[in-house]
Amino acid sequence: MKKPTIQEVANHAGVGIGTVSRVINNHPSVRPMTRARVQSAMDVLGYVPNPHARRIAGGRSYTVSVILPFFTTEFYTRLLEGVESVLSEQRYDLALFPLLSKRRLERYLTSHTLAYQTDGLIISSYNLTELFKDGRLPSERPVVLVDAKSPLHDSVYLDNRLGGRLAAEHLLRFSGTIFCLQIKEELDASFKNTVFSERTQGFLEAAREGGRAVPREHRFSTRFSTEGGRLALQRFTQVAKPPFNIFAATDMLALGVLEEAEQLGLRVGQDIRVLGFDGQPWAAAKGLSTLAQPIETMGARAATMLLERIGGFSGRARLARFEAELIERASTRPDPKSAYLP
Amino acid sequence: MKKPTIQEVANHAGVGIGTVSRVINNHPSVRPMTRARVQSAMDVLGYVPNPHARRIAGGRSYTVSVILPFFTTEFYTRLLEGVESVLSEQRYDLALFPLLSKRRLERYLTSHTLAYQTDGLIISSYNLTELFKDGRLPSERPVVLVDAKSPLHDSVYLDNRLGGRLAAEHLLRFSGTIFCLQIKEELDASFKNTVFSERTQGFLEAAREGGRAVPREHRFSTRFSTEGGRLALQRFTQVAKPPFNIFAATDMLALGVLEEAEQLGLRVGQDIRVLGFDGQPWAAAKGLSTLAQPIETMGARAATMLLERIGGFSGRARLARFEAELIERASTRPDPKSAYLP
DNA sequence: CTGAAAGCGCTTACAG
DNA sequence: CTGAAAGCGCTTACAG
Repeated sequence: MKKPTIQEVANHAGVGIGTVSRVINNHPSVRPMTRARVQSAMDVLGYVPNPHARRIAGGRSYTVSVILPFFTTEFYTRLLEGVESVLSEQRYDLALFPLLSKRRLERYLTSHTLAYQTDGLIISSYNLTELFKDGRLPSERPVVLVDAKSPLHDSVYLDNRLGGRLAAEHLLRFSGTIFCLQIKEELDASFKNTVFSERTQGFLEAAREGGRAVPREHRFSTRFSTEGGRLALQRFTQVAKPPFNIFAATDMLALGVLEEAEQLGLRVGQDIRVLGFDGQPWAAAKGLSTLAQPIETMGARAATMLLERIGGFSGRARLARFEAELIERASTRPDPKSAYLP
Repeated sequence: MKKPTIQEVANHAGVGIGTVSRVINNHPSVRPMTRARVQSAMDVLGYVPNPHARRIAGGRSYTVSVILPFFTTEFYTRLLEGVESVLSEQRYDLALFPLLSKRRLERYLTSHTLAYQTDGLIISSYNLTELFKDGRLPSERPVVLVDAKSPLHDSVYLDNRLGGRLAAEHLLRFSGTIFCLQIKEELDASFKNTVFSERTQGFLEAAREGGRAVPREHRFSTRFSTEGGRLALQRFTQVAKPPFNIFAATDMLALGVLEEAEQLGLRVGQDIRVLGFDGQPWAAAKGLSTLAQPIETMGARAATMLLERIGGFSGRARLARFEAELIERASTRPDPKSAYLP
């Protein structure tokens, strides 16, 4: 009934507890035979190391905090997937802190229990410059930012502006009207996420440069939701005639456009072309073209950088920049019969 | 630089470490004077107990897991607020596990580190009967369900059907057409959340009984989003003339209705009446009438029940039922000049 | 490569 | 009411 301890494993394997510890932690200097004996003892007893004991003996928490908006997007799920993949490899745990307000963030950071519990932080989608006057976290622990940049902390981010430009480059090859579907800015600057506006800025910029500037009435702003995409397409059909070429700042909006297109009887790929952003897993099944972000990779990179800091690395702040990649699918397949500029 | 330990506090206060421990844990048998001395020593040194040491010495994690959907609603924020309020009082921590898939739930529950790390679970919005064949969690730890019921586990829930009936009772007093705005069911049954459909069922039921059955074309289903409410009102204006009396299964949808009403120039309270559900904090500022859930209280109750179980209580599964309360605001204020049935 | 031992910072009976 | 001591289950030098 009671959980077996390292001592029992040691007895069972006929070794000292130090050796068992080495096996658990993959220490190189253990003879293969000894390792095997210990391993089998652990299996037989169903031994699982007690993380709390490890934490006080080791003098650290072996835990990393991840602070992110409490916001439904697959972005965060995938990011965590990436983070966890490298963390678990290093026997590190992850403590999640979804945020809803700045007040709550401050509570997290000053909370003493928390201060004790984690060795470092990954902060996603928050701009520290806006959150704290000096752009520095009130904490001595190492920090890595994701989807945000800071001269003081390691940062992992996607070049969203470039992504937007790539989107324009792709859509501009089609004839018809160009539309831009963007995410409405939040009012609270502390929580303003600029990734979406960077995408649309890049897009609008490149469209203009390409001689197909997008007028105000061909833009639509909405909150993050599928229904926002539906509303947008309704509006677009009121101000122009097909073919429509729509860039959506995120796949979710693009999905709404596709849904509404079906509702309205518009033929995707001919009457209407839709290009999303994010490269969500479900986009493939929907035939949605999209600018894919390597989200899992970005998460893994963030975790790696943080672990390096925790391990003692103290070089200056590093910037890890990633690029979105265009994935062409049915929603923007060139129509052989229509004008297509290669 | 280094964090002070209980030993240093004891030295500073001129007492034994046992006494310091008693003070930290609010043990009654400490003389007030001693307690004060220890307290001031802790303050001076900036002492914060090391939770990991406590965990191995105490033989438990002093942590509770909360498993919930990774879904943006203030419901969960408020629920956690309630949970945390009682947890922190008992010096318990909270570990958050937002779920996106069943696979992930299983990983959580079988993960050995997790098994070690928490003393009990609060599971919100998941029906265990659907998740596990025998309706029982594959775990020996105590479990409390929120927004779900089970004959095997303590459950905390709101009577949503009753709430829907109260909504109908309120709206039926107005003349005009009755509409029902509901949340689309998810396809994956494991993650089906029935709270919204219970609300609309109660509503439709009571409307029918009141002689004002709501036909299909006066209902609208959408995903959870403000824009869904906008789409709905657009639809409603196509099939009927004001005054509209709209029940929205959740405040967020009601907000979209209000936004679109303004867009369309409909006068709230006269041309259109809107009644939400949830009682979100921002509803007051919007003048939105709503059926308020005592969410924080429900969270606190769940935490209390769980702590009782962790403390050894082993009576049979308990059911804590809550009721929604109608809050009348401008969005359904009776118009003195129009027909109002009291 | 491996074992015995010290130590991590607490809680908890056990005496007094 | 309070102190000294054992013990929680690990990690980590330190010898060998």
